This record gives sequence, structure tokens and C-alpha cells, in this order.
Amino acid sequence: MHDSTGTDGGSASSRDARARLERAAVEVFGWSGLRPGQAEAMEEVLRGRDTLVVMPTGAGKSAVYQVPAVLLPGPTVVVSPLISLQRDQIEGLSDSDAPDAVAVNSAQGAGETAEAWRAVREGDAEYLLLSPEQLAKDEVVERLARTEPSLFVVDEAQCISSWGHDFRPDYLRLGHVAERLGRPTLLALTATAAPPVREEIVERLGMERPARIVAGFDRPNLRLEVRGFLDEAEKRRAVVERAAAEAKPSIVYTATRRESEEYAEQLADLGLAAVAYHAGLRSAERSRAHEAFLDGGLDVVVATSAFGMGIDKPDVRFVLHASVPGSPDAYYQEIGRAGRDGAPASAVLHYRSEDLGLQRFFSSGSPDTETLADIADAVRGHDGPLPVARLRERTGLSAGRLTAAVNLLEEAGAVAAVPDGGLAPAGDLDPREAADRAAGLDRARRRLEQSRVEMMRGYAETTGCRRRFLLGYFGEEYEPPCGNCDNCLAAEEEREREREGGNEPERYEERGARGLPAQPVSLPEEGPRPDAGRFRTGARVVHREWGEGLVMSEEGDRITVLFDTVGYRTLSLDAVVGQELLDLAEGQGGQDEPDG
DNA sequence: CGCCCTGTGTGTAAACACAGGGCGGTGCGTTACT
Repeated sequence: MHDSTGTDGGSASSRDARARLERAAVEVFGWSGLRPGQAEAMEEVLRGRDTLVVMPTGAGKSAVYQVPAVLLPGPTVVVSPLISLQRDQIEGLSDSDAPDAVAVNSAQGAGETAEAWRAVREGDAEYLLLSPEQLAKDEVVERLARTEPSLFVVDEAQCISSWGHDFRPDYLRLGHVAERLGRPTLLALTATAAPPVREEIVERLGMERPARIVAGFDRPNLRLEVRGFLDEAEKRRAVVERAAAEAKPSIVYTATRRESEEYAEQLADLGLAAVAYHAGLRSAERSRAHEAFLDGGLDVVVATSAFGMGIDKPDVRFVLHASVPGSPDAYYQEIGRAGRDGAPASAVLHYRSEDLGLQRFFSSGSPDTETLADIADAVRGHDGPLPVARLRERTGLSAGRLTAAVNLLEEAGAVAAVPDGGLAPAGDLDPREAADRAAGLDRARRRLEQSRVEMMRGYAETTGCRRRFLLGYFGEEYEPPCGNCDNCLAAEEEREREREGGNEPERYEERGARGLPAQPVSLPEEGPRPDAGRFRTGARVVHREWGEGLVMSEEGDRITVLFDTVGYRTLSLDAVVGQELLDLAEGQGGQDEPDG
């Protein structure tokens, strides 16, 4: 799916650009050529158009900035979430004739940082890699602005949406940073982003009429399976047995650090080369585990979500989830680490509905309204732009919490960032109103996150094709059966048996005992549904209670809608049509009398 | 929200039931101290 718009694919200037890019790829980087999506994205970047690229790991996303960068004047700024990823990129570039890359971060000495700045200033280095937190510092931005960068790249851009709201709020300020750098061309790169996440990236970065280059999400070699459990102890036994039995190397994902250690110990006791991996381990231990896994020295890594970005190992055969993760976004990213070589691999979710509670907890917890009002008051009462450092003294908040609160107030239209880094009042909301509005935005955000947890329930409990469910979530239509998920395989088996005459209902009862819906697997009917065909994927709809939303996917007689106020909801068409709860939004056509 | 641990209560005593509290993920950067 390439929904890039406005590419003048055949013009002379485009052919010329393509030729220059191809030549640079071959001569400078030593590659044999460019792949279609890559070349298309590079062309857009080269002509100065903001670009969003959604492309699987291993498809050569980094090349999309690396090649145009050598043809553009001025250095390239690359925002990267992890220092280890910055190192990987620098190392990767040092192997070719490509220009040098340097980093600025807290893990290197003052001398190294000074040398990095010198190299960028004097044109000895083309690429400068840093974290969003570095770019939150005025002196870093000012120094960088003087080098007149031509390209501003955000790698792992889904972090804007997944981490920007609380964990690493400086991600939400990158749009301002780009402005202060003279607004170079913006390029966002990610492997996994559902449509609303893509829109958020575009919006938060302040991209203008961006080209969107989106590669397909399907990974047909990945077998999808869910096992349901009612009992925690039984689930734990099954996790250990399955992890021991399945192909290696493998990754077992757990929800907590403690579980990761317990499972790792049990698997090691069975004679497997298994280690735990989570953020509470010492960094030496973490890198040892990471390296051993990449070198093929481990059967299984039992990890929390800390084990992820930067794990690019082609031959992972099996990814097991011992607990349900917090969103399909996270789940697809984690299982996407299996089978990158294209050979068969499988992803098995061990599901207990109680485990959703922990994920709900993770997506709760808000900044309090008093604090928001206090900040709004301080900005309003200050004579001239208020430096953020002053705000930190006044509130006593940590840098992170303060930035998160400021981001909300800014979104609420109560404060605005001024070009040189301070905060000024905006609009004429009084502090109380501003705080209320900011808190409301935060609540809406939490509801969206919680609804993503519910989408994981939907995935785990669906009786339809799991691939269709996931691809639908990522905005891709898919016609089942996929022939490679547990539900499709069971349905196929069922048809086989019917053909042979016998028809035993036992398997559904077994499903019930495993905590799954005790009903037959059914494939979607072919025939048209009366009146319901209006609610197609992509249609804008209005719900009587939840207001406007966008149809994200269709599955049998159910549709999933992303509502502006309450997030994702899955609706039964029979119910919503029967009770006249749902309608097409105005301007969608096909509807005579809009409801209410 | 749901777990796990701890302490209390029961009362032949031992072992068990139950209530209450604390805890749970992701990384940058900075700073105080070995």
C-alpha cells in the first residue's frame, strides 16, 4: 500500500533525482541498488518534502535518510531513542565510504562530545545522532541551529505516540525543535504504526503535506496462535512447557521483571540456555545477554518490553507471550521479531483476562489538576516569556513530569512555546479553565490507551482470523482465511471433518474450558448484510452515545471503530443497526435523515 | 486491576482463611559519592 500522493514519477527531474540517488547508493555506500519503496521515499526527501515512512525492520529504512543526506547541503540530525541504537547506526556507517556519523549523549566523555560538535561544525561529520532529551536543552538546539541542518530525521517515530505523553515527554517537543533549527525537511521512520499513530506523528512533528510511504504489514510466515487460561498456575506450567518444546532461538515476553526472572530460572533448570532481560539488570548484564542472543549463544531470552528495539536477529523462530501486552501496537512489534528471514516462525499468546488488569494499570495515572493550574498561573503571571528552568524551581517537579504537564497545557491552548525556548500565555483561559481543559485532554488520551488494551482482549478472544484482526488494526484489509492462524486452521479442519461425515462438537467445549468463547469458528459470510454495508473501513460514523469515529476494520458482522472521545470500540452490526445507534457522519453520503 | 506477602484470628492444636498493604514497564540525563 503506497498512499504517497503527488509523486511525479515520470518527469525528467524525478528521473534525474532517482539516478543521483542510485549512483550515491552504489558509489558511496557500496550497495547494489535501491528497492522501490526506498527510492520513492528518498526522492521525496531529496526534493525537500516532509516524509513519513512505515517499513518493516530489515527493509532498509535507515538508507532513506543516509543516501539523500550526502546529496543535500548541511548536516543531518537523527533523533534516536536509545544510545545503543545510536552506536549501532554509527558503526554501520563506518563500514562504508559514507560520511562519518557522530553522537552527542551522556554516555560519552566531554572530550568525545566536543570532538563530535567540531566535526559537525566543520563538515567532517554528516550525521549527528541524539536523543530527544538532548534536544530539550537550549544550548544544544542553538549550537545545532548554527550548523544549518538540511534534514531532521526521527527514527523509531512511533515513540512520539507511545512514549511522548508520559514516559519521555520531550518527544512531543520535537516539532518545536525543528522550527528552531530553521525548519529543515522532516523525515519520520517507523516499522509499526497504526493509522492514528501515523497521524499523530505527522501532527506532533508539524509535518506539512507529507508524503506517506507505507509498506505492507503482513508477515505470512508468522503462525499466530492464542491459548486461553482460567487458572494462573496452569498458565505458568503451559508457558514453561511450550517455551521448552518450541524451536529456538526464541523470546518469551513477560509483563513484570519478576516473572522474567522466574521463568528464566525454570527454563534454565530444564537445561536450556535461558536468561532474563529487563531494565532492572545492570547494564553489563544486559549487554551480555543481548550479545549472546545475537551471536546464537542462547536458546531463549525471557524479557520484559525492555528487550526490543535494536534486536535485529533474522532467525528468531518463536515468540511466546506469557502475559498479554498493552496494545496491538506493542504486540505486533514484539512478535515481528520472529521470522525475519522469511522462514516459518510462530507467535503464541498465553492469555488470561485477568492479565489485562496490569496493562490497564500501566495506562492510568494522571498529572493532577492543581499542578496544571499552578503552572498555567505562573506562565500567565510572569512578565515576558517564562524560562522552563524557573518553572522547575517553582513547582519542584522533575523535568519529565513538568514537561508532560506543559505539553498538556500547550495542547489545551493555554501556553505557547516562544522561539527561543521559554513559555508564554496563549488565549485568554484563566488558569483554572486551562487546567480543566488540559486534564480533559489527558483523560481522553487515557481512554484511548485503555481501549487499546481492550483491542488485545478482542484479539485474544476473536473466533475469526487473527491475521485479519491485526492487519485490520493497522489499516490493511485482508481476506481470510489466512491458513496460518489457529482459528483458520481449526476451521479448515472442521470443514475436512464435515466432508468426511463426522461432526464432533467437543472441540468447542474444550475451547470453553480453556477460557475461550465456546462457539464454533465461523468464516465471514459472503452475502451482503442488509443495510450494514455502509459502514465500510475508512467510513466516518456517528454513534448516538460516543459521537464521531472512524471505521478501522470489519470482521464478520462486527466492525471496530476508533471514536474521537472513547478510543477503539468493537460493535456488532446487528445490534447497532437494529437499535439505530450508529449512522454515517454527515458528508459521507448515502444517508437521508441523519439521526438527532 | 490483580498479584503476593504479611499479619491476624481461630482455638484441643495444627493449619488454614482472610484482610490489608505494597507493588507492578519502557530510558534519557544529572549528580553525588566511591
